[in-house]
Amino acid sequence: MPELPEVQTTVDGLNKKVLGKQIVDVRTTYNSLYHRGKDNIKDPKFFTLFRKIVRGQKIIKIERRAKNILIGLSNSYTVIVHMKMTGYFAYDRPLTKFVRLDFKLDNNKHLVLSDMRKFAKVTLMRTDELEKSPHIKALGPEPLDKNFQYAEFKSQILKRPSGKIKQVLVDQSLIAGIGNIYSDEILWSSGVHPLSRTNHIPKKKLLKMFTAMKELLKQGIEFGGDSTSDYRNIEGEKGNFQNQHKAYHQTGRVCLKKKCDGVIKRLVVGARSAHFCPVHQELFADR
DNA sequence: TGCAGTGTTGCTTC
DNA sequence: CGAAGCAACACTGC
Repeated sequence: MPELPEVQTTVDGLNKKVLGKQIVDVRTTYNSLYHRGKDNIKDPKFFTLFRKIVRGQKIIKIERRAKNILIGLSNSYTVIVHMKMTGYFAYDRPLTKFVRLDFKLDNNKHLVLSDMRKFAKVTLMRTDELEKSPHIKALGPEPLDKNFQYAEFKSQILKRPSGKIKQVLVDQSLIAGIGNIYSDEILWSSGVHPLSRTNHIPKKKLLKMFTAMKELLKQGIEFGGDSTSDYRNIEGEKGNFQNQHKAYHQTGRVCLKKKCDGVIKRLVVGARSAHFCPVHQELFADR
């Protein structure tokens, strides 16, 4: 699942390989996946327009916002790609049956989007209207931003005072870029039970969560992302963060925390699974 | 073999 | 307003 570190790894790779290249042509095998930027409607005819606008343009900027990849074009349009569950970009790699979108570049190489489950979303916006885009404007602050410090973390978290911390951490409107994997790891590392209510979590623990969040997201990037599922970097290689998991997908394993003899359990919280150690991850809530 | 599990986001409903 | 449930989708694993 591409979360912040996986998307960042992709963006770093794209900046190395395709920045400055011209898009000579674009093809797709998606049927009706393209969404108009503004009204967010599935529109099979959108690809015709997409191709017309994208063809012949130079890639002048590539950046990340939350889990979105923003590809800035020389004609002041920006392609917004959300890879969702199973999407990843591949540059100059053999075609597979899951390639849904194919950019041919002026060096005769191809940049493609592989997306097994077809959840990925591709949108086009005028670059000067990006911030107004519904995909972008509802997003919370970037957790790795230097200006994002503890006070803001705390105030964002406490916007959901009775919320379960597991769900609050993955809420993109509060903090952008954290998903199921990194939220499980943040809670394991800081010793907080996923069902804890945010307003019951003591300051000391909140501070630990803040530090763990910064550290684990940076680690994710250092390890080249997480390839528990389909994620690959643009050269087709797996990341390594999946080998660092202490909680995520570790159900039944003995807890790796020193002197802790807990066994990792799995719980469904807000329609997704939370993995945690019932011994050292403290529950802060009423009752 | 068949069907539950996998999870991100946005839409609908309450 | 927020919380919860579901759809979108296709493959894996039991």
